[in-house]
Amino acid sequence: MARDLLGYLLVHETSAGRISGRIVETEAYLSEDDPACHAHRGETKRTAVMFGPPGHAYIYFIYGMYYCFNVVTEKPGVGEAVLIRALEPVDGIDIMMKRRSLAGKLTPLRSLCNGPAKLVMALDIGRDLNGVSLLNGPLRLERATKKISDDNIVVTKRVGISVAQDLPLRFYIKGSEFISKK
DNA sequence: CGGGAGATGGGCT
DNA sequence: GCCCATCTCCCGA
Repeated sequence: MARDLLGYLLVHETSAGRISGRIVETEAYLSEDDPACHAHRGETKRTAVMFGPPGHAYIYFIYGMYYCFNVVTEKPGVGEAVLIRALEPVDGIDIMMKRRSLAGKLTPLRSLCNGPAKLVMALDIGRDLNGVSLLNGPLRLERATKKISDDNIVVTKRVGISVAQDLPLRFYIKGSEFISKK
């Protein structure tokens, strides 16, 4: 699923207008043999959404001030999700600049959504959207291109974790300048 | 540009 | 108490 989500459009229809970006970087967090996954120690109040139906948003609070956005990928009872790490901005770029407090600054487009908390800020994704369906609501996934072929996907270790550091579970579109890091 | 310190609060041991 | 799927700012090159 982390591979399949590359190329999808993540869209948020807000009162300020449509904001969207093309998914260029993801990470998988697995239900088995993956101590870096929030679901690894079983279901809790925080991780309940991960154990719910697929196609829903799992949004968690991190480092005292940021949120990260995931797509739940497995059937109910299995805690698994894909972290969206970077987007290529498409619609509502002016809104994203305001949301990132970058309006009027000479910020390169590639730094607008090149990180999991940055894209959450840019798309105005709040804690209130934790658990919502991503199929038909104001926050949703849209198929924008044909599936990205494996030849055009780079696989690396995941970013910023202190356990299970060697698993090859980070994926990004080869050649994209919008990823969070090389 | 690249590296390092500091911010800041919920979750879990 | 300590950890944390991060970001911004500031420094030097």
